[in-house]
Parts: sequence; C-alpha cells; structure tokens
Amino acid sequence: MNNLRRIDLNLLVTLDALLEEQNVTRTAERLHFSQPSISVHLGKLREIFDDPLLLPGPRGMQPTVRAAALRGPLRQALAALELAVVPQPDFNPQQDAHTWRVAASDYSESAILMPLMAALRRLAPATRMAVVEHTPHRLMQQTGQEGIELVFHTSDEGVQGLRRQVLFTERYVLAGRAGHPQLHQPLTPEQFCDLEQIIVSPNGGGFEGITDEILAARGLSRKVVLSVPHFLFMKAVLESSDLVAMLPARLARANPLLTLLPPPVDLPEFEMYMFWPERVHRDPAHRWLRAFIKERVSGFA
DNA sequence: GATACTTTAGAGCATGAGGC
DNA sequence: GCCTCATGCTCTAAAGTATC
Repeated sequence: MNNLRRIDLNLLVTLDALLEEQNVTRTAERLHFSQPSISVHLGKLREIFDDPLLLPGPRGMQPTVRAAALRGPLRQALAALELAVVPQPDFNPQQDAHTWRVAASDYSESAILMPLMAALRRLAPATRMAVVEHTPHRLMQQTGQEGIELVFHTSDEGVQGLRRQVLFTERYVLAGRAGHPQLHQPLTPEQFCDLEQIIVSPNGGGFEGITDEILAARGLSRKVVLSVPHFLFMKAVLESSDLVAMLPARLARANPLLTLLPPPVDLPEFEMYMFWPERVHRDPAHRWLRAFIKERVSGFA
C-alpha cells in the first residue's frame, strides 16, 4: 500500500502505453505528451518498481522480465479502473438483475410492500428483494454492517446519517369484522370502551397504548383482552371474532372482511419514512426502487 | 558519420497549503 | 479572500547513446 501512495495513476497509463509501443517517442505522441515528459515518467516508474522496465535495444526499447510480467495485470487493472469511473448506466428494470435488501416491520410489509409486490415483479422481473425484520434500535447497524439498503420507519427522531423521505401520513380507524353487531354507526368513546379490544404491542405483552392515554385523560378506560406482537395476527383475529381495534387505515383498506368506522377518539396521525444509507443514494437501481415505492404508495393513499 | 532515439537541465505554469 | 511559498508537471533545448 505504501508503494501505491507514490504512484500517480498517470504513470501507470504511461507504463501501459510504453509496454505496448516499446518506444518513448511513439508513446509520447499517443498520450499527447512531449517525449521528454514520457522519459521523466519512465524514470519515476523505474525508481518505483526498482527495475529498468525498458532497455534500449536493436529495435526500440525492450521490456525487462519484470516489465513483461507487469503487462497483463496492469492492463486488467486499468481496464477495471476505466470501468469504475465510467458513469453508471441507468437502471433498466425490464432487463437488469438486482437484489434489494429491505428492513420492514409487519405494518410496513402489509401497508407498503404487499400492495406493490405484483407490480414490482411485472416491472422488474430480473430483480430480487430480501425483506428482513426491522429493529428500530439497530437502525444504523442494519444499514451499516448488515447491508440493509432501505428501511421503513415511523419516525425520524434520533435517526442520524441516513437519507430520508416521507412516504405518507397515516391515520387510525376503528376496525372490526364485517357484520359486527356494534359497528353499524360511529361510536362514542363510552360505547368504544364497552367493546372487547385487541392491541398490537411490538415489545410484547403490553395492554396499553396511546389510545389508553387519551382515554385516561377523559377519565375513561377500555377493555383490552388480547395483546399481539404483529398487525397481521391482529387482522386475522379481527376478521374472525367480535374483538375490535384501532388500526392504521392502510392495513384495513379494501378488506371486505372488515368494517371500518371513524375513530371514537382523536388519535395523532403518524408519518411513514423510508431511510437509506449514503452509499446507495446515487445507485441507479436503488433510485429506481425509491421512485417506484414513492409513486405507488402515493397512488394507493 | 548520419540518423533515430533517450536522457538531462532548466524554465514556466498550475495547484495546494499555510499565514494573515 | 489574498499573498507567498513549496511542490509537481510539462515544456524546450541540448547532450548523450545506440544502430545502421
């Protein structure tokens, strides 16, 4: 590595041309330098490689054994560098293969990923997506060492060093099964508190949430009889029992098995963000995915 | 010795760092 | 932002070297 610090990339370009031309003057013409400049380059290269590299011979300059051995690897290295500095082509979703790694909660899976998955497969058939569990307290680790490229998260508080974009603002609705005997008209807070309810407790086992805080401020309390860790489980229970729940609206939309009513208490809306690390910000495939998601989630708001 | 080619010396210019 | 200085690059001109 120490040797690399001494090498100007242009010196390697000169060496490559010298090894091909085996003539300082022709190398100079080819690289649009004066001949003495190439001679100076060769002098530096000789010092760096501790080898004469090219020696005057009967017909121009003859490469030394070391120089001849360098030729192949040097050509490959320069070709790789050239490829690396060429502007990246646009992502062609119909043809290009790519694997995206995404972290999502079960809410994000249902509200964001599931509705757009069919369109994603149709528009980008050669791509793959790995969805892993979203762990909010390990956001930086997930987008760092664990290689996650995109995270869906409901708050931007405490999130440092990641690019972000608001996807949508979410509201709550009161949900119960279709044909539920008490859900035929908007409920008062008191009527709401009389119903047996289910809540999602991501950390496990909790029976209180923001709804209970708001009810308590009005001197009310509700009957939470089931606490589950995932929204998908909650939906399944709602569809098959008389339990009701305050549910993010996007989880309940277009579901004929559920009845939806306005929330009996005012719950604050929340914003859904997508976060991504700087390393993928300009990546054509990643930019395409972000634009696709933003367009789709706006479309089914 | 003529020719072709390489190397060296010194000057000019551009750029970056540091100080004010 | 401006100035100074150091550094590095390329140039021209001239000298040195190898080949025929």
